[in-house]
Amino acid sequence: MTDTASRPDAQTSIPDRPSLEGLEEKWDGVWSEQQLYAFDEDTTRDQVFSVDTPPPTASGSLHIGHVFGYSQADMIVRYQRMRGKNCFYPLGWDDNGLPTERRAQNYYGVRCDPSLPYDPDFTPPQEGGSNKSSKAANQVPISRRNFIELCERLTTLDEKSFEEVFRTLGLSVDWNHSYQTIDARSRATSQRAFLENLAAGQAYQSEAPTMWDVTYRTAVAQAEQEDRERDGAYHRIGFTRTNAAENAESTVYIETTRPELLPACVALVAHPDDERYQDLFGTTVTSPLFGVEVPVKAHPLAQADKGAGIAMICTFGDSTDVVWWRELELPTRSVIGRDGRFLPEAPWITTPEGQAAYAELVGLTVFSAQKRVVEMVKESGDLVGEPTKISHPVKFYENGDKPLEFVTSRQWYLTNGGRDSSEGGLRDELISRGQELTWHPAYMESRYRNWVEGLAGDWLISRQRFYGVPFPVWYAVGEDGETDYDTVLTPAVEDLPIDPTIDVPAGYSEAQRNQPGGFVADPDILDTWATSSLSPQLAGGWNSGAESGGLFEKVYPMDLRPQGHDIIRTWLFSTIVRSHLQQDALPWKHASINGWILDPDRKKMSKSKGNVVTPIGLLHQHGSDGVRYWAGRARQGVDTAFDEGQMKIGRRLAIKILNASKFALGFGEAPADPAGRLAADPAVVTDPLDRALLAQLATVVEQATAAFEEMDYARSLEVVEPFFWAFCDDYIELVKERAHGNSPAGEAGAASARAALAIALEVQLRLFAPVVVFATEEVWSWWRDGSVHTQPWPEAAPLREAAQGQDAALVDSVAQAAIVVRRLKSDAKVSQKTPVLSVTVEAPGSALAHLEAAAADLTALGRIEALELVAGEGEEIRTRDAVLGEPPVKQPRNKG
RNA sequence: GGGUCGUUAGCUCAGCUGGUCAGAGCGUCUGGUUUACACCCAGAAGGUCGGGGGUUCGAGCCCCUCACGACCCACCA
Repeated sequence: MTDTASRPDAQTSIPDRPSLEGLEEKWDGVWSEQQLYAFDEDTTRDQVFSVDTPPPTASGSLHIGHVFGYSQADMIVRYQRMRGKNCFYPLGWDDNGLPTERRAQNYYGVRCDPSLPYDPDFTPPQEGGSNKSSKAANQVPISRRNFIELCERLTTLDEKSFEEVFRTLGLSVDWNHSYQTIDARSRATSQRAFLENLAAGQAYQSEAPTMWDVTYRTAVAQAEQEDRERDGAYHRIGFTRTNAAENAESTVYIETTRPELLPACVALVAHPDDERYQDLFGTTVTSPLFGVEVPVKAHPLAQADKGAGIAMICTFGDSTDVVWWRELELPTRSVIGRDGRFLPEAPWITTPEGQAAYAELVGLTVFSAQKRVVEMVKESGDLVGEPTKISHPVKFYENGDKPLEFVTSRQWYLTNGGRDSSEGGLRDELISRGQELTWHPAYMESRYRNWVEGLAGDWLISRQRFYGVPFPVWYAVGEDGETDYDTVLTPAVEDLPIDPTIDVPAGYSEAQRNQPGGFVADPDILDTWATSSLSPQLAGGWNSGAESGGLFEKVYPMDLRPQGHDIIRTWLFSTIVRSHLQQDALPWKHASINGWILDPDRKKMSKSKGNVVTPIGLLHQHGSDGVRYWAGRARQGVDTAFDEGQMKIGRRLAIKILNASKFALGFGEAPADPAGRLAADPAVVTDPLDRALLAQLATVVEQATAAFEEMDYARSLEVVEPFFWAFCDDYIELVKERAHGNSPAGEAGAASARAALAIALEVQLRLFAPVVVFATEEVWSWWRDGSVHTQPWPEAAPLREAAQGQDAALVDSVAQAAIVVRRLKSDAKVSQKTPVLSVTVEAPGSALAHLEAAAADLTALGRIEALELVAGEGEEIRTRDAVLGEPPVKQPRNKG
C-alpha cells in the first residue's frame, strides 16, 4: 500500500465525532516538541524571512488587541514558511520601564527609595495587589536593588502567562530566540549602542528646560506626551507701567490661564505689528503682588487676537515661553520644583511685599498655588472681573495624571532629525527611510512623515527612574568637589553591561566615588524606547560577538515589522533612527500596520472592558481558530469592531473543515499521484465536473497567492472561504452518490470523484493553514504525514493540468441547476428527499452542455427520475413542467 | 488650523487600475431532523452605494464641495 496517498490505517485515525476541543493544547505540545518553528541557523540571508515582532510590555494582562495584531502577523509568517522561507520569528518582552515599576509598586505594595540600603532578606508586604493605584503612603520604601529584584520577579510571572496565551493562540514563534529588554544581553546591547552614539556625536547632554512629570519626577520625551482637554480660566490681570506718559493708561492688562506663574514672569510680549502696544515696546512694567519690573518685548509668535493680545512670559508655562525665553534672551526665574511644588526661594523678588506674597506660595502644589494667587489678586484689586472659564488642551505624560511642567535639568539627547531640518540633513534622511519602506497599508507612510516633519527637538532619552538600562557613564569630579559633566568617563565595550552606581570607571577606586578628585555615576536610566528601538539588533544578536557570518548577518535587515499604528511615532520611528545611525540601514523591508480594536459602539476599546473579556477566555470560548478567523477577516491598518459574532463564524468554519474532511475522506482511497505533486493521481480524474472543480480551485490558488504576496491575508481568506463552503454544499453533495459508487458512471466515476475530493481537500487545507491553524493540522494528521504548516504552499499549475482544459464555469452551471431544482421542493414546502418524477430544465446554450455533462450527478442530487434538458431563451437556468412524487415516509431518527 | 482614513442592505464588511459592481456573512422571514456537520441544509425579503455638483458614451469606483465619524499633528498666553 506504499503507492497510495493515504496511510493504510487512515480511516481508523479519523474520529467519529471530530471536535475542536483540546486541539490547541494537543498541537502546541507536538509543535513545541518537534521544534516545528525553530529557526535553522545553517542558512543564508536570501532563504530567510525575518520578523521584528513587537515585544509586549510585560506589565499586567494581555489585551484582545494583542491577539488581533499578533494573529495577523502570524498569518503572514506562516505563508512565508510554506513558501519555503526559513522564518526567523522570535518574540521578546519589553519589561523595563515605568509600566513595570508602577505595576510592581501596586502588586507588592512598595516604592523605590534609592537612598535606602539593600536588604537581602526583604519580603514584600503583599503579593498580587490590584492594578489600581494604591496610596503612596501605604507603600513600603525599599532600596533600588530590592525594587529591581521585585520588578524582575513580577515580569517573569507575567511573561509566563503571556507565553501561555500566545501558544494557545497558535503563534508560530520560535521561543528559542526570546529576549527581555531588561536582560543582561539587552542591557549590554543598549549600552553599547549608546556609547557608539556618544562617540559619533549623536548622543549629547544638554541643560535646558524640558517637559517634566511631577508625579514620576522624570523628564518626558515628545513622543510620550499627549494633549488632554482640561477646564481652565482666563484671568485678566493688570501690570503697572513703570514710566507711563502723561496721557497714557498706567495699567497694562494681560490674560493668563496660569496666574500662579505670576512670580515667574520675566517679560510681557506682543506682536511687533500690534498697533495697541507700539508705545510699550522697550518700556518696563511692574508685576502685581510681587513687584518685579519686567520689560515689554515684541515677538512675531505673539498673536494679536488671542487673549488680550499681549502675553506674560514666564519660565515656563508652555513651549512658547521657552521659545520667547531663548530668542529674547530672557532670564530664568523658576518657581516650580521637580516635585511640582513651589520652590523656597525667589531671589529676584526684592520688595518686602513681594517676598511676603511669595512666602504664601512656598511648598504649595501648582493647583493650590493657583487658588492662592487668585485670592491675592482679587484682594489687591489687580484681577479685573471674574475669570472666564474655558476648556483648553494641556500637555500630559501619556501615563501621568498631572499636567507636565517645564523644569530645567541636564538630560541626554539622541539626534533624531528634530534639530536638523537642513536640506539633506538627518531629518530628510529619515523621511527618505520612510519612503524606502514598504508600508501595509501604504497610506501609513504619511503618518510617519507627518510625525518626523513635526519634530520639535532631538530625542530626550534620559529618565530619572530606577527600573531600566542605566546610562553607562560616570563624570569626573574636580578637586573643588564640582562635577565636571564635560568629562564623561566610559567603560570598555567588553565590560558591558555595567551599572555605574555599582561599577567603577577605569583608573578609579570605589573609595573615590562622590569624592573631590573622584567620580560620580550618572544616576539616570535610558528611556525604555531607547532599548526597545534596538529590537532588530537585540533579536538578531548584533552584540553577540560573532559579527561576521553570525546570526545578525542572516536576519538583518529584517523582512517585516508588524505593529499598531499608535506607535508609529514611537517604536517604528525610533527603530528607524537607531538602525540609520547604527547600521546606516533601514531596519526592515516591510511594515505591516494593524488597526485597533474598537468597542461595538465604535469607541476605542476601553481598558476595563478589555480586562473583562480576557484573550484566554475568548480563545477557550470560540477556539483559537475562531478568534484567528476574526483577526484574519480584518484588513491591515483598519480599526476593527470587537465582534464575537465573527469569532463564532470562524469557529463554525473550523468545525466545518473537520466534518467535511471526515466525509470527503470517507468514500475510500484514491491512487497516489505518481508525480507526487497532488494528493491523488490526476490521471483518474476524468469526470467533467471533477475537472471543472479543480480548474476553479486553480484560480482560487492563484488569487490567494497573489493576495498573500501583498501580505493581504484578509483577501486570501475572502477567496478561499466561499470556495470551501460551495465545495461542501454543492460539489460534495453533487458527487457523493457517484463517489459511493452508486452511479451509472461506475467505478471510474467513483475513482474520479474520490481523487478530486482528495486533491481539492488537501489543497484547501494548505490554503487555510495560515489562518485556521489547529483544525487544518488536525485533519492533516488523519491522512497525511508531517505537519500541514511545513508543507509547500499550493500551486495552480498541477491543478490546471489535472483539469485538462475543462471549463471551470461548469461547476457554476450545475450548482445553479441544483438551486432551481431545490427551489421546486422548497416552494412546495416538502423535503428535499422528495423525488421529482419528471422535470424540464431550460438553460442557455453554454450552460446546456455543462448540464448534459453532469446530468447523472444532477439527477442523483435532485432525485430526478426523468430529466429533460432543453435550450432556453433567456440567460437563466430555470425549470418547468415539474412533477413531484410523494415525500418519503419519515423514519425514526434513532433506530435500535 | 494642518494631515490621514472612513461613511455601501438592520449589523459587520468585500467591491483591486471606471463598463454583469449592486455583493458576502450575520440577523430576519419561510421551509427541511438529506446517517459529515442542527456547531446543519435549502429558499426568500432587504440598499436611489452619506448629501450636492462635475468629468465621461458609462461612476460606490475619478475631480470639486459639504456633512458626519475616527485617528495623528499644531506655539495650549
